[in-house]
Order: sequence, then C-alpha cells, then structure tokens
Amino acid sequence: MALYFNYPLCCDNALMESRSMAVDSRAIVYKHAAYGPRNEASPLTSIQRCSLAAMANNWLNVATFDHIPIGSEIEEKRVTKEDKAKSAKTEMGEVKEENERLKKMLETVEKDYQSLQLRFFDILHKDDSKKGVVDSSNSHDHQSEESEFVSLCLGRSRTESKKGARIGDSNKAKEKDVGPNLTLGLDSKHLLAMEVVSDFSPMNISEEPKETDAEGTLSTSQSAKVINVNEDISNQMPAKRARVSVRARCDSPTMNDGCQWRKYGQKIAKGNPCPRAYYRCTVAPTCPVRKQVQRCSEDLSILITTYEGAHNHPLPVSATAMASTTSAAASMLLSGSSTSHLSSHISTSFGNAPTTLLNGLSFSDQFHEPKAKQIFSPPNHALPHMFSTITLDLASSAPSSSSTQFHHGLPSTMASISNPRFSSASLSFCSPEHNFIPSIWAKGFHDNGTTTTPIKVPTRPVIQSNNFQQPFYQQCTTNQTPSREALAETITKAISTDPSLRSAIAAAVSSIVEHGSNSSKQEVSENVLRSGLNLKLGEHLQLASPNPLDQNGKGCLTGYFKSLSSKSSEDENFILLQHPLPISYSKSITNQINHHVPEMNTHH
DNA sequence: CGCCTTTGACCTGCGC
DNA sequence: GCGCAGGTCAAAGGCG
Repeated sequence: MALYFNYPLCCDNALMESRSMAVDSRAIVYKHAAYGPRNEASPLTSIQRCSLAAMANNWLNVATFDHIPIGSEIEEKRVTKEDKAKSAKTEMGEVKEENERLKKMLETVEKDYQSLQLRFFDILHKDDSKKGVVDSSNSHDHQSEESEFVSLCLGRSRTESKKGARIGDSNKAKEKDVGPNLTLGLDSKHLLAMEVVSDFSPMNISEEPKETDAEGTLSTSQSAKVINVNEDISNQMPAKRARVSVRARCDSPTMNDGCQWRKYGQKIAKGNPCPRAYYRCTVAPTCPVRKQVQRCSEDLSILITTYEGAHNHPLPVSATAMASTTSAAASMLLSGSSTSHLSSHISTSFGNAPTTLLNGLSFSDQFHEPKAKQIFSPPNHALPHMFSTITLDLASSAPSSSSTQFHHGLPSTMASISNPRFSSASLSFCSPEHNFIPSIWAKGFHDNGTTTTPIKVPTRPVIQSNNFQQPFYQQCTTNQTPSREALAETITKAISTDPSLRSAIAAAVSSIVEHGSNSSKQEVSENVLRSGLNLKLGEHLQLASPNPLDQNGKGCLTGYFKSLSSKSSEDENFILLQHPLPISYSKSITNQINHHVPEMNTHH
C-alpha cells in the first residue's frame, strides 16, 4: 500500500544531497588536480568530470591566465587547455540539464507524496466512519456476542486511542504518526523482521546494496529501494520492540526452551513477592536476546517468561520451537500494531468468526472487552522503553468469555498483550485441554507425571493479518457476504504480500504438518487440506503435488510459503522462521475445521 | 579453572 | 529535585 510513500522522497533527497556532496568533494580533488601535474589518465569518469566542470572551470581559467606563454609548446598547451575548458563548459551544461531533470523529478515525487498522503488520510477517515457504523450496528445485532468478542485492535491500546492518537484527529497527531519520517508503525514491521523474526538479522541488515541507477531516476526497482530505505530509517528510529511473554505451568526454575541462558540479575519487582530473574542468551556472545523469569504471584506453579530481542545466531533445534513461536507472536504483535493505525477495528473479520490465527492464537482486545479481564500482567508495566508485550498464556485454564463461545465450549488458554503505551491485544492458545503445554516444553513443565495428552490443534484456521483485515472489514461493513472465492482471493493476496502473515501461516502449517508426520500422513493431509488454508492455496498445492505431505512428511504448504517469501523479497522473515511450537492434534481438528470453514462463508 | 549464580551497587526513566 | 522502580553491572563465591 501507499505506506512507504515517503521513502522515495527521502531516497531522492538523500540522493540529491549525496550528489551535491560528491560534487563538492570531487571539486576539491579537481582543484588540486588543476594545480598539480596533469594526469591524462584521470581516475574520474566523464560524468564525474562533468560534475566538476562548473567549479573547475574557474580554476582552469585562472591557471590559463596565470600562464605566461613561452614558445610554441606552451602555446600549444594553452590551446589544449582552452579546448578542455570548452568541453568542460559543455559538460557543465549537461550537468545543469541533469540537475533540472532531477529537480523536476523531485517535484514530481513530492507531489506524489502529498497526494498519497491525502489519500491515506482519506482512507483513514473512511475507516473511522465505517468503524463507527459497524460498531453501532453490531452492538444492536450481536449485542450478546459483542460482550464476549470484541474488536481486534492489535497494537493500539485503548489508552493510546484515548490520548487522541487517532490519526486525523489533529494535525499534531498527523505529524506524530506520519510526520517527516512517516513511521506509521510500519517500520516496526520491518524492524521486526530484523529484530524479532530474523535469527540472522545482523547479517541481513543493510547488506544489500542500495539500488540507485546511475541516472538517479526512479527505476522499476523503486519498491526495493523503498524497502531498503525503510530499513535504514528503521535502524535510525527508536526501536519499538516486541516482547513475548510466555505464561506456563512449570516447576523448574526456568522453562527449558532449548537455549542457553546466563543469569545476570535478580530483582524483587513491585507487586510480586517472587523475584524476577534476568537471563541473557549465551549461545552466542553477541546475542542480544534476554529473558525475564518470574513466578506468578497468584499461582506459584505458573512461570512467566518474557523474551526480548532476536537471536543473531543459529538456534539449536530444541530452541527453534520457542523461538519461532515467540517470533511469530511478536511478528503479529508488531505487524498488527503497525497496521492498527489503518484498521483499528477488525472486529468482524471472517464474519462472526473469532479472530484466531497461528496455531489458534486468538487475538482480542482486552481493553475493548470489559469481560476479558487481563489475567496476567506482564512483568513490566512501567517499561521505560518502547516495548510491546504479547503474552502467550499456556497455563490458564480459566475459560475466557471471549473464547468459549467460539470454541464450542472448550476451555481455552488465554494470553494477552499489554503495553499501556502501544499495544493491547489478547492471544489465546485455544486448546481443548487444560494447561495446554507444548510437548517440547514438557520437560520442566509437567510436574504431575502424567504423559502429555494429545493436544488438539486450535480449532480455527482463521488467519488474520494486516493486508486483508481491511478488505474483510470492508466487506463486512458493507453487509456483503463475501463469497468463498472473494475470501480466497483476499487471503491469497494478503499472504502473497504480507511477510508477517506468511510467517504466521507458515508457522501454523509447519506445526500442524510436522506433527502430522508423526501420525498418519493421510490424516494430516486431510486436516491441512480441509483447513481454511486451502482456499486458494490448495490450487498451488495441487499444482505442485497431489499430496501436500509428499516431501519428507512436510507438506508443500510450507514450500508454498517459502516460495512466496523468496519471491517477494530476500530479507523476509519467513525463511528464518523455524518450526513453531509443536502442537499435536487429533482428529477433532478436522471436525472443528470443517465446522468452522462454513462459518467463514455464511456469517455476514 | 571456567562457568555460573548471587547480590549489592549503580544507572536510567518516570512520576510527584 | 527527589524518590521509586526497573534494569544492568560486576565482584564475590559456589560448583563441577
């Protein structure tokens, strides 16, 4: 979308600036060259000499008049110098023309930028008005449901919106959100790709050469340029970082997440008698990942682990589950946060279906839902930094009002996202089992000695992400029943354009497929294909292979997403995503999915 | 001996 | 400016 519209401008500004600087510096070089011994094989290119012509011309003239003609040889030299001066003047004219072209181009880009900005605000205003209509209508039509299911407002807390952060409310808000740097929160998305999702972010960042053609024109690679500039800006901007807090039952001091940690501190935090321990990842000496571990004061059997940062090293296999899951969760958090500016309410996405995604992670806005109490407050309420915290609640067995209905009365575990400054949402591992614990974390988790019961895969293959939230929202708001094809098309489009969504889906699919390999491939195949993911993806799958699981037990789905990922950009986060939390499944998923998919088409 | 944990001191940001 | 709270540092000690 037009969210990056500022970057071409920035890019061109930078380009112009660098050009002028280059001219200055080269002029100095040329100046010295004019006084020094003339080197016919000048390392400067013709264009460079052309750029220097204007300034060098004076120097040449001075040199010319200072010369005292002695003999024909000197006269000859003088003639050649005059010729060179003429050619330099000619080149100077060319440079002027080029400058004029660049100026015009800059003006064009500025105009485009302004028009896009206007369109952007128009869209925002429209969304706001639509949101109001839908909210009011929903409040009448689905009052009971509304009390239980609230709109998605990823990344935007009520407090934040209360503070008048609504874009368009005032020019000040505009400036804040889409000011000169035009962050729009989108940089956080890319930041996420570098910080949270990418395990090799340091190697990826700014490694790619910036694409600028020699003429300085906006080439067809503009988009790539935009992304690169975006990365640069992201690097310069204060980082809005994601924290993923995992809440799970665990008797051991820390959760065995596969990584090596070194404890570097311990504190008694206010409001919790249990000390909070600070750990640093020691797999790599430069790894920035840290985690905080603290027991829940209300239930000492619950361990709250908060992860922060992204590993900059390959992870042990045993650590990939947690890493990828937290990455995906953080990805959703930040991407949702970033786009919440655009679509602050996606309450009716997929009709009445809950907004469930990624292994059944279900988002809801705790602040918009009175009944959805925040069952866990992440350790840091007064974070001095720009953190958004998403909490994956793997321990709570309290049936959330927001999830019971959608999960057919099955108890669910809840999670919440909390940061008074930035984001607020809830995340639910919808599990029919109490105390849903990923099997890979079983060590140190289950103290009851019982074997891990098969955990059913989350019920809803509903996928929500930035790009198609709005289309769905719009469809819903216009009271049009989106056809299956429309849904599929929208999803496919979103998947192909949104890396974070791909990551999320890929993580979910990987999880399903990976565990499916342990059981009947046929069964997994059915489950996957019957899930909502095969709306359009199934076509691709069938093209690639009749069986999505014919590749080492791992389906083409992941391959599909990988191909998607590699198609769009090289630095997408998907490739680096490891398999997420392994979640075993049972046949019930098929029924649940089948139960759900029609809902998607019939509701609204 | 090296790695890790412990723990008090220190730093920083925020609210009053 | 001051106090508070969160987060980090680093010396000291424990453990294999």
